[in-house]
Amino acid sequence: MAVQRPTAASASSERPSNSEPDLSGTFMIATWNVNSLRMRWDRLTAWLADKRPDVLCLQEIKIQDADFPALELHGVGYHAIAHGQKTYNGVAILSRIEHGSPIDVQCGLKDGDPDTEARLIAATIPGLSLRVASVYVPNGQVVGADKWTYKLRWLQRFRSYLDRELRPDQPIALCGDYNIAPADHDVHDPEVWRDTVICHPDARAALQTLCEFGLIDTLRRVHPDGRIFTYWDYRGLSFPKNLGIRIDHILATAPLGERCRKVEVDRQARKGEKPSDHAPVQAWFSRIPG
DNA sequence: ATGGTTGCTTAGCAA
Repeated sequence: MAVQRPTAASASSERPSNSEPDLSGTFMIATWNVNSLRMRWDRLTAWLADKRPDVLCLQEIKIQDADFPALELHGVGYHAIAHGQKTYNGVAILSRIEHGSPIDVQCGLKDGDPDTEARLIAATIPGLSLRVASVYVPNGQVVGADKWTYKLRWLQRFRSYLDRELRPDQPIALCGDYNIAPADHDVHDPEVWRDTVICHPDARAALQTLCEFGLIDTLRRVHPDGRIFTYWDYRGLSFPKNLGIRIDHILATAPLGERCRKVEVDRQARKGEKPSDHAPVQAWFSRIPG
């Protein structure tokens, strides 16, 4: 019996688009909604050791600042800053120690409205000449609810924040859980998700307005036609059935986005015991001179 | 069949 061996033709049909890009001289930014830092601590540290991201943005850390394990993260090679609260929400930015201590740290939207929910932290990473934000956009629960109104309002406020605090001609990465699937091919079944808080035209328009600041959806740029997901509900075997949606995004201004070489979702991190319901998104960029 | 899972907090909410 002849053993079927992969040929050059069959190998290329597995990967039709192109060969692996050369990632030498790049740095990697990742974003991961961990759904509780405490519950995900062992997974997180294993992932950091394995992937060694230069920057990692976390969401839903669900931990107060006083309890945030900055020392422990420093022990595994990362500076870490957090904007947290008890029980809900909470965001953080980790950066490799070699890139220097994050500076110009900003928490919240800084627009005078009461900032009762910890959903935004931003900082500059000196060694990468880069500003980074970790973002957790409100889910909105159900269209028409108070939380839905709050989601749309929060997105408006975030756009104002960009206009006020950032410049599209500077290299910036806005990473996080946006709770919005930009297009129908970002959900497993558009009919199931139609007019939900994830896909509603008003939510998509708000994301579009954000991007009109001058932002590139890095994954969609690298994978124009993919059905690539970042979140699968814990219920109903959604992950093994791949009933997912793409709501976690690495958005980049042009000076950064044009340097993007590769983007992928680490589905491995969604497997096994006690995963987050989100998988990490990773993006590689050519180093920025200076 | 009007469910289902997880986390935080302990009965109900949020996702």
